[in-house]
Amino acid sequence: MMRLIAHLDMDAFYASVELLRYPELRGRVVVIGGGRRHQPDEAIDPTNGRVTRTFHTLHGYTGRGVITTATYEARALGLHSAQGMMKAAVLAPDAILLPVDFDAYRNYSRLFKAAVREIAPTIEDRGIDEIYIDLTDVVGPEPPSRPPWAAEDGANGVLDMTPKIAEADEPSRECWSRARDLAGSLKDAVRAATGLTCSIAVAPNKLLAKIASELDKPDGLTMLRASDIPARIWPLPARKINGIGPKANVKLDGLGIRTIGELAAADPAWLSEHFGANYGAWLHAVAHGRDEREVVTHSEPKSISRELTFERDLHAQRDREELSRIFTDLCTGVSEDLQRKGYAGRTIGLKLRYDNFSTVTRDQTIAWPTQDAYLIRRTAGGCLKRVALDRRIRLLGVRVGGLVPSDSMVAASGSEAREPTPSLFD
DNA sequence: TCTGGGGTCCTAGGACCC
DNA sequence: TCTGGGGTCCTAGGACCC
Repeated sequence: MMRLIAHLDMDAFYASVELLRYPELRGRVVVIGGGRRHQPDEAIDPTNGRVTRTFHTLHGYTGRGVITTATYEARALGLHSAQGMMKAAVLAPDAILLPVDFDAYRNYSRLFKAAVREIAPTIEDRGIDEIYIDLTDVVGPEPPSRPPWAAEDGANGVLDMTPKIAEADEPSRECWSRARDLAGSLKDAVRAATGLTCSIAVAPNKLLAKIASELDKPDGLTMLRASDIPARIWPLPARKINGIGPKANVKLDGLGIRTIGELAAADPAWLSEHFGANYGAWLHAVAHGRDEREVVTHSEPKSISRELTFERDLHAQRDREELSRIFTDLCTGVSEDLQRKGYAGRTIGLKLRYDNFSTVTRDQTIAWPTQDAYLIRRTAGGCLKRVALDRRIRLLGVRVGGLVPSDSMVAASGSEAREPTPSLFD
């Protein structure tokens, strides 16, 4: 069944929201990230009553923050998301640094999604700044189709009976043109609702739409047919495929495969030998642009977690009190998140990252789902007793999985006596 | 100059049950 | 009293995504 799937991606989302707030920064090198300490200083000029803002720059930044989003001007200097800000400060010390304001971004996220939903209701959330949209039903049915072989009889009147599979698989010119107009309307609606630009691609499936939405960024509109795959998709690096990450990319590179086209040409059996049957078959399929995944309009969370990277690595004994306080705060935070969102879970997990960046996890499943901070703390505390504490620690995390809606929960807690908070890290 | 925080999914072994 | 074979749950780690 032929589908028309769009991928919509907001352009440099967090940074663009900040530029709405601070229009004077438009055109400047700006990065978003780090802690809360980089709020611009505001002063009122007594002579004219105007607000002057002084922004922090990356110059002299110390800490473990990473860039969440960089403006396009910043990207041109080599700054990018997930980059450590210490490193970014070396590349661009004069870059303006703004703190992350998730509440504001969530707000704009709701606005753009609502605007899209007005036009095309079948949307799949892929985080705060992107969505998939199934346009198939919005674009409407194909015009009454002629049998593909009856399209053009030869001048001599001989009927060509060769089935034209490839063409029959493609949308008609009418549908394609309606889909393009629709994508344009979606961009207009998003801009009207938020003042922000986005990039959209329309393609036969999610995989191709996702790749294609990057082709014309920012403020792009890309239409991609299956027949465009060899010319427009195959020359791209394999890493552009959603699901080929850094590790798989290095491995592919070592095997001499750099582009999606080279991946498409690889023998599927050979791919399976190197990557396992599942991933190998998947690599082969996606390189040929095949993807049957539906646009999923509703999903339930599987886990809720909180974690914190410390400003400095902490020692299990010497920093026991601080660790214990952070640990309790994380458990309290997870508990509050569970209650606010209406979930409880049975599997309590602990995550610990050592100073050498190696990470361990421990989890324990309890008899009944909980959202209780104390029970989470006690269970995660038990997990902590099962990990080595002979190295400094840089990150601590707490997770609750196996979620069920809390209104479906049998009330089980409350009768338990509250012991004093167990002593940990000793 | 070491690398955030929130998630999902997959793999693989062992327990346990039928 | 030589060990089959599913199915499901639990646990740990890791890749990947936004």
